[in-house]
Amino acid sequence: MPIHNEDIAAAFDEFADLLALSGENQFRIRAYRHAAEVLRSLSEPLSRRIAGGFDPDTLPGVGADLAGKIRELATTGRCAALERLRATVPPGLRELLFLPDVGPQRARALHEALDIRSLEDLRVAIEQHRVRKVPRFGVKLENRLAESLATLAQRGKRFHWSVADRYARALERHLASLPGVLQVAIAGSYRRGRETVGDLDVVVAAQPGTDVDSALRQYEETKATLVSGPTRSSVVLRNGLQVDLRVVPAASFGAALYYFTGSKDHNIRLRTQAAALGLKINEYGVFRGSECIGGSTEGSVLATLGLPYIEPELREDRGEFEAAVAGRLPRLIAGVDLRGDLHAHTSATDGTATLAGMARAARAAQLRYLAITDHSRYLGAVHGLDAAALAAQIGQIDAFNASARGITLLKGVEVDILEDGSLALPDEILGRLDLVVGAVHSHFTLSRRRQTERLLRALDHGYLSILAHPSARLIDQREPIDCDWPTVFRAAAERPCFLEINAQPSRLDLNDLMAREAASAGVRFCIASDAHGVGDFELLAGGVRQARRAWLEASQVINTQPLAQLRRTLRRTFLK
DNA sequence: GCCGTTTTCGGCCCGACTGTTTTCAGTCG
Repeated sequence: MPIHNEDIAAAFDEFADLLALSGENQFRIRAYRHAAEVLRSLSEPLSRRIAGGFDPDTLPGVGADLAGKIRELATTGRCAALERLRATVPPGLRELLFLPDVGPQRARALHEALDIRSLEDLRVAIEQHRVRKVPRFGVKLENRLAESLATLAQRGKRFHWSVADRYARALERHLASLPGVLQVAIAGSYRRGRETVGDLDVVVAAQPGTDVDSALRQYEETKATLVSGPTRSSVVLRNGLQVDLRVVPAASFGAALYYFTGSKDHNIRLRTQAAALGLKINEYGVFRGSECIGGSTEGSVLATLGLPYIEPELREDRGEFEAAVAGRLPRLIAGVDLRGDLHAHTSATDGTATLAGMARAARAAQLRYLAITDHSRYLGAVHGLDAAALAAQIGQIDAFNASARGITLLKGVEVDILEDGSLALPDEILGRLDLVVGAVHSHFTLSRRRQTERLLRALDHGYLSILAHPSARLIDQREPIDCDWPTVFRAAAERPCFLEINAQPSRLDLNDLMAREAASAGVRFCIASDAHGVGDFELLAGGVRQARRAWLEASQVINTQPLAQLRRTLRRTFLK
């Protein structure tokens, strides 16, 4: 049973919860939580790195003690200290922390006053109205807890970025139309471009006395109010998405936007660095004593620390401060850098539009070239193309290009990578194409060794140009395939093979961490829509967001190249 | 438990809202 980084991170989170329930020093608790976050940000399995001699003590936030626990967990899957700690806390007590309004202090109070040891105990105690009698509890809190218990299933749900986006834009328009509102921005993980969004963090600059709180609570999509105040409110929308609002004066907008964009770890680093310079940063500005020396814009906040602007997608405490100090922040790719799209389907397979229709839509989306990459026959779920049907499509594309204006179609295919790593179409037909996009659509659960061999063989094929949605994960639906990614990345980097960042909202594959690791191995990428209809080219923006989170620059993405250069880039190792 | 351009010891980001209280602890972001 392999030990994943997530397993170790989860053990540290449990450590933190149990220490909190034991009344431990909060900074000791934070050390465990911080280390858990650091472990989650690693893409390569620690257990293997440790087997290769890597010392976890060199990870940020990991000292001798936690390094020892990491080693123990990575090699044995267990941690003696954690097991000892478990024995001192009732096993069900931790689940109380999953409830809103219940932290370690209240969980302990409930345990000590009423001997509550689980959510079920709590439910019974609430029914008997015993909770309201616990010191510093009361009727209102008891009612809130009853409500939370009833809706516990809702908690922790995250939304695809694209779903959150629809609600974000509508809410932004609603608030911006309010008299007295000067600026509105959606911050948080939405602004950092995370693939899923837990809630919408809204920052509003308004003239004094503007009642933004009421405007939010009376918004047509608002279902319930959680918190209400003149500068801070929280509501839940009808679809379950929580909205947290912050209202500040115009002079504080940049500081508030910075604060609410996060991430939390990034902000803690920022404020710690400010403190070292004798400055204090909060959501109202940067202060030296009582004097405000920055805060109207995000740039003014960073400038007080002598730092250049840090793009929101980088603010995860993954080295962006060190890069900023060293003047090595990347010039992140932008949507306008994309000149074409290298993965799209038509009604010849599972798309909804004709070849000409897709071309028109791509041109309208300002693309200069579009690769038509319908499925090969192997994929059972759709009517894939066999060699003859693909040959017919090649003829259609040649005819289209002969008469088209403003866009060039590239001849391609999305060919299945079979279980053994061979491709599902013969070389004769693949050799007539401008590019071959290979993808895994089956046998997702092969062992790491066999899955790795499969991808390496596909990369070695000679005609394969692009490995599409490499991990094959579907967000919240299907785990990524198990594979020795560093080896695959090295192989791709050594060949004229490129890895896709697939922009479909449920894929976004490669993800940010994997793409960043691949880039450091020398891999180059394409950002592709995998369009199945004429409206899908706008999805490319999501692929660009993911690429930005991976610190990618335009030069690392081949479909930023003009067509002639792209054709040279795609030249194969095997001549046609 | 971690960490060092004040520090190997003594710090560790900062503020709003709620409920239970009559001044503040707890939670959350």
